[in-house]
Amino acid sequence: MALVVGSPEEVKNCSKCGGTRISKDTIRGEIVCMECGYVIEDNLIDFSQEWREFDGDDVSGRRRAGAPISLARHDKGVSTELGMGFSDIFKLPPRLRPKFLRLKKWQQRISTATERNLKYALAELKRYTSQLSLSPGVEETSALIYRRAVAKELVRGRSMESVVASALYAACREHGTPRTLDEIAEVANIPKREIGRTYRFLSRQLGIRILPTDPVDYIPRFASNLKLTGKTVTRALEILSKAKEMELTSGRGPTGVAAAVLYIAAQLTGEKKTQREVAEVAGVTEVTIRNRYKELVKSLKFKELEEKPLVVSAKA
DNA sequence: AAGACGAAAGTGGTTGA
DNA sequence: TCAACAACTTTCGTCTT
Repeated sequence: MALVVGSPEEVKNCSKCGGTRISKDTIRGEIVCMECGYVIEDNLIDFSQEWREFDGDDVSGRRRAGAPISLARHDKGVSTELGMGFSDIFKLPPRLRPKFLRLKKWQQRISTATERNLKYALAELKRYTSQLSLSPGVEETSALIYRRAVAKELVRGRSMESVVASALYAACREHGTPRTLDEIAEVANIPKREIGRTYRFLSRQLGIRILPTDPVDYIPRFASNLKLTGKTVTRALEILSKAKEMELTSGRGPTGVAAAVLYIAAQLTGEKKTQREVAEVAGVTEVTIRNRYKELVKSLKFKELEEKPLVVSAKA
């Protein structure tokens, strides 16, 4: 029950006990009765200003209204249309009519050409990001990349969707919250290889840095999908950093490494997961996990064996 | 019976001539 | 443009729990 309350004075009595000692908890957004503890309202929205007014200049300078500007909107959230319908233009002096009709026509031409595309592209982007539960920041970055691609006419010869998907893929990596090509291909309904190809093309043309993805970035998400505890995650990160020191991660697929490390960590903390389960969330096969697993255990054994009982199912 | 293991053959992508 | 190559996958039979 989201509630909008402008001022706390609106609530004067507890609706449960009728008490008058009412407290507003601005951190948690609740109004609470101090006598019986009843939460009268929650989910409050703070409408107060975060600045103070001292004179007229301050007021006009600081007050603002309207939605924030966003790259993820085709018109950045700010647009004006000349003479909606016909009525407005015909209210003008007849002398000006032809001029405004001409302007309106041009506005529509420009709109149909690029903006309609952009509008559609950004709607697709919105769908992808929400389906993958990605942050608005990632959406913004994707939108920026897509706009740059359009500006450089890189979309020509490629499907718009694949460019959007690639922009998203790049943005995710930039934000350190990578999604696999498989995941993006899934929601965009485009073959994975096409997204990969477009992504490489884009990153070359736009000069986007192409650092290989770090397995670390996948760990928290995979772990949460597997319902693993923080303890296991910590353990996994330790193992991973050791693996990195020993050059066991270079040239290997980052998802496979992340999967194997999680698998091992889960064994060590007793939160057993099957290879099948881990493989599932990481989007790799059990065979790959086994291969990484073998390499890791082989090289880390002596190092880790002295602190904790490492080698897991090798007790046979 | 389910999970783990590993061999062998196949796939898509990169690299270097 | 083509061949060689590494990483990864698919498939399948065997072993372990």
